[in-house]
Amino acid sequence: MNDQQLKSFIVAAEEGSLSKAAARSYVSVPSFSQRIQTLERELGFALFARSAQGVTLTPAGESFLQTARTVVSVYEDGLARAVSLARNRVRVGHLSNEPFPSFFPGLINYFARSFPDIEVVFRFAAESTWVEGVRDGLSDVCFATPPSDDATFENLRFTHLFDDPVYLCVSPASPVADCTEVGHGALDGATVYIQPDYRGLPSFEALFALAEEGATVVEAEFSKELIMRVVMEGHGVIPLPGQYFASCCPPLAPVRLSGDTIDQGVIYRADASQPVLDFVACAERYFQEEGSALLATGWAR
Amino acid sequence: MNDQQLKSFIVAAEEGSLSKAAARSYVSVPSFSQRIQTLERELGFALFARSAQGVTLTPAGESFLQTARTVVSVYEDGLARAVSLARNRVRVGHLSNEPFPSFFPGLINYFARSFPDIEVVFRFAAESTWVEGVRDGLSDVCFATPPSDDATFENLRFTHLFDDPVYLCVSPASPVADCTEVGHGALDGATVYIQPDYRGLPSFEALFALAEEGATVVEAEFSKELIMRVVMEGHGVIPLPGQYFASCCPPLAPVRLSGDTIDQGVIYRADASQPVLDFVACAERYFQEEGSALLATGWAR
DNA sequence: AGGTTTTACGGTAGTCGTAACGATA
DNA sequence: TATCGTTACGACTACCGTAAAACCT
Repeated sequence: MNDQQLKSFIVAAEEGSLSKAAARSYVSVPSFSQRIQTLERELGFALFARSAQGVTLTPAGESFLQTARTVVSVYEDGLARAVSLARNRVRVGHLSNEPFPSFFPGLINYFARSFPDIEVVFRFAAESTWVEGVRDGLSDVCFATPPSDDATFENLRFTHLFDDPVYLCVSPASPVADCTEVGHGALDGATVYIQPDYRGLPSFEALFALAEEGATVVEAEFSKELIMRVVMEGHGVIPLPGQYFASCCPPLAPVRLSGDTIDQGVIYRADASQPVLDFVACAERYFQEEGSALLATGWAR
Repeated sequence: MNDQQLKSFIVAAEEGSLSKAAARSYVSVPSFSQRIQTLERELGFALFARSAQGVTLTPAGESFLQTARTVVSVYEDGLARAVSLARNRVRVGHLSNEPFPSFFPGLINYFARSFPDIEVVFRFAAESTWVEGVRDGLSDVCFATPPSDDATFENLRFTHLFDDPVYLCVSPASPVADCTEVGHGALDGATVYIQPDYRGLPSFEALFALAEEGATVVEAEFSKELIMRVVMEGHGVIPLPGQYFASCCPPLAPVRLSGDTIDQGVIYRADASQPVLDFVACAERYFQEEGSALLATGWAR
């Protein structure tokens, strides 16, 4: 068994054809056929039934396909983890469909100055939450609010970095657009779009409760399109943590929503490597030194 | 990556020495060294730090060792599962430290006559319960009582085979040794050894409750040594399902404990292959046709 | 005829074992 | 000096690509 055989087998099973799989793998058809034959000989049973239309999995092949997929993914994840250990690498996990928090560039620069030999890599992926990627060893750290449930937080640590104020995404035509700070009362009668993930955050609890006071609360996924609709068409209001407000809404003036701030920090494994601990400590220092200055001058702009 | 490299790496890590690992793998030292070097070159980082005393894992190597172990075990388990599918094989799981139920030989013969092309393989292993081996795909079927918790029984099926009477293992010197059947009252004041696994079985609930009526109830692992002590030294009584009584206690006369019988059957995966379903159906038929005869003539002997 | 998989064959690259070498206690 | 890991080299095996064959629709 080797990884080439397993990957070839997976591709062949997906394509249902050795010639198509060979083309996708950039090798000649006979060589590809030989790989499968060698694998079958080593395993001791046929993976495919051949025909002039292509190949179809045997029952045993179907079972072994699951195994091959698991082996390949375990191997590749483990390899990435080991490489990041060997190379003094910190893998920062981030969801591919969300914007970059506005403090990323400054923090990365600060860290690079302090630890020039440690490499920072961003890992964009589609886990349902960043925390899962860290828990499963796919990333080393992620930026998040402290987790509410203890189950997924097993063997993970949270370090507080800063308290993030909440800003409102509103149309420039809105009467509150010129205010620098408003209270919850300003949202009476408005339509408020809230990211479902924010349920459970103390500073958003009051917002979800607005529904009982005349406001229309809509749970909607965070997206550029939604923000543009709100801004351009004046449909409603989107409350956002300051870090996201800055990267999402550059043309808008920041309207601070008074009330609680959001506890923002980093999540990492309890058995994290030294570079990861260095990264966390450095991030903590960065926000202690410059965080308040960033907040005061309005990093939300 | 190939399995030979991974296994070599695991052996080297276990031995802490390339020469010892090479000897254990029956290859020359240079070849073995080359395998590790090739693997390290492919991975892109060093697995070991070398010295004149041997080799020690680097941090990255330590991380990759876990990956290698997982990959090898996933691969080998998956291979066994696929092979059993390809070869019309039914793998019967059985704990290596427990005796064979007395009906095994008869059932296997019956099945072999009905399905001569299906191979039956016994898998002896040390899962904490047989059910886990079936759930994880390491075995296809196991003989057991119906599971009490639904959590581990997800995607598993249970088929009833027979109702097993409970027999007592007692010293021949005991006053009840000559009885063919006794009630629970005969156990007053006696020391009763019960397998902890039997907790939860309806027919054993009353036995565990005996502790409140003057009997001494000891939870003890089922073993030949325990049975011999009880038999030879007259320490107490061991209630056993009939199938185990016969294989454990050949010199003893069966003393039937009146009361409930034990629901015995087979456990197998909901997505079991045809040979496994054949095996289950055949076992069901076997006990319908011959089970009552076995019971009547005292298979406990 | 156009698609599929397979066999045949020469060249390249990898793997093994023996022998010799370098490093360390 | 004894033990450990590495390098050097010849023999063997495995893999790849080209060319040609066998097969089905």
